[in-house]
Amino acid sequence: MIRLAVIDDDSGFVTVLSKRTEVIGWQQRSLAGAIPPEELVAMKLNALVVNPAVLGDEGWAYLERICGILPDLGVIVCTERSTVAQRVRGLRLGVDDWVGKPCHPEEVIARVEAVLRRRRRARSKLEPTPIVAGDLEVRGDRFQAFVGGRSLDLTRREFELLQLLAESAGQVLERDAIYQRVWGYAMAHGDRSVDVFIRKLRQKLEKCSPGWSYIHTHFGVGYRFDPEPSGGRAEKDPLAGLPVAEPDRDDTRISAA
Amino acid sequence: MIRLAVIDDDSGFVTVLSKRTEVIGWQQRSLAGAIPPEELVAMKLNALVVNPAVLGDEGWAYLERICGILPDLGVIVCTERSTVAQRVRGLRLGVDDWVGKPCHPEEVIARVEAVLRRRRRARSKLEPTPIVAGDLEVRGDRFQAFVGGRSLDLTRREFELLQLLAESAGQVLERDAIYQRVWGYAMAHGDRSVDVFIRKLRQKLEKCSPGWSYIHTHFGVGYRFDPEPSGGRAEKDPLAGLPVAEPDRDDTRISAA
DNA sequence: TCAGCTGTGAACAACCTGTGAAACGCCGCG
DNA sequence: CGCGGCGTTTCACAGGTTGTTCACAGCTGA
Repeated sequence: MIRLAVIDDDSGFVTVLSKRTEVIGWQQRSLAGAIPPEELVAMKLNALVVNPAVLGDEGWAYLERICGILPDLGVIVCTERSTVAQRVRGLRLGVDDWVGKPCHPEEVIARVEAVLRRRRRARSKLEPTPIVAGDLEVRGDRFQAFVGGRSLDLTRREFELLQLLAESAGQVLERDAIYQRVWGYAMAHGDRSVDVFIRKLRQKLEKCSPGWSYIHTHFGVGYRFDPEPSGGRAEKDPLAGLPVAEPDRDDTRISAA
Repeated sequence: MIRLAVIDDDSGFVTVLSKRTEVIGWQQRSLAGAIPPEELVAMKLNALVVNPAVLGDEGWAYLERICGILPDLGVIVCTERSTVAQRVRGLRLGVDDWVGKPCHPEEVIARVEAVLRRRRRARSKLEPTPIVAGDLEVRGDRFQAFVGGRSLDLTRREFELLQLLAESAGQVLERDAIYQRVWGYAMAHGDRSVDVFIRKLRQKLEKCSPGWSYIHTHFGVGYRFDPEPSGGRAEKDPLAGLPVAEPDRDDTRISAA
């Protein structure tokens, strides 16, 4: 299933397109104009069809920002008239495809698919769906994580949180960003949900895979996923002891199944 | 550098395109018609621009086979007339983009780039270029600085301060400016917070990377980040001597053992 | 030499996180 | 319709970490 947003004021085009996308089971959202990038993030879109004419003068800057913030979002421009220079500029900015109007909805759909297919290929090469880290196996296809074949019995939110962390293994994620991407909207000040779910995850992880510590707290910042064999002792040893020749990039091992 | 092949009998288009690609440093190969897929594989192409008109009746089957064998190859169709149905079919088959002729070579190039962008962006996303200075490595994705792989164990504020300094290495930053950018609001008169954090940073830097002096005081002005091998004793502030017209950043490479 | 600036150490308040438990909303079931 | 089970959110508290402030000593430059 594909989540698509359309920014255009051409109501005929939008409705015809949405009829078609509905038939093939896509989720489509229609927007009147530019909306804050954070909201776009929250919508968890796969692709965006946009008519730059409705974006106003700042259209290009806006699109550039979007493409920068959401490198995984497929962006298809669909507009009336355009010059070669405009098209070239747009494509260089980060737009994935450019269709001229009038255009057939079916072609737009095919182009969206082509753009997303390309992206999936690129991603699937880097992240073959099951992520393996430490004793853990996070399987997006089952909405579950496993240790030695046994399910951790995660709820939906727990799983999404773990998946997000595991995908960005090694880097510190701030609470706001986590909340934004898992819950889908901005975190209210003082919300402790993330912390609570981190605890639940840690409990289940500890229960099914003792001997490993997966989620590390970064005080005042957020959390970092990094499987470490917490071999019982000598865990918090910043520098007193040994050089701990951390092999540079500690690669969360990703195994192609 | 991009390796591109063009299958078209429109010699004018091909030569104009090849002139342009040559300028920007791409390797272009022109083919008269369909060639065995194995040969295409051997050419290690990044992208293929093809006019299906020269492929004959088996054109679609050929393209489908190509797309199947070489999922990493970007395929751009460039043809005279086409119907919506043809374009949709082509895009569904695995073609990445479709341009109508006549078309400007610059647009073709921009579209090839757009098609190939995903892969390399996904790759570059994994290496968000940490700042390297002296023995030090400042990694924004971890909110930490490292020396030889060992963390300095910086707090959030310490890290943000160090990051700011390291980003603007070489130039003197005034306290007001530092406070403004790290704390986010104007510094109250007489606030010593910056000084205190500079001290904390110097302590941790000295502990983890002796032999280097990173942060220099400019009396009455502010601080300047500039890694210098403080060769043991003689460090009576060499700035009396010369403005240190350092050519660039001499990045002592950090190699994790 | 002096006034002003900076380094230093320590004390304190503010803030952050871990944790347990209660409250809430949503379903399916009797 | 009420009832329990489940998952999520909120709350309050404890303990630890961090940020801020202060006083004093040392240093700088005129």
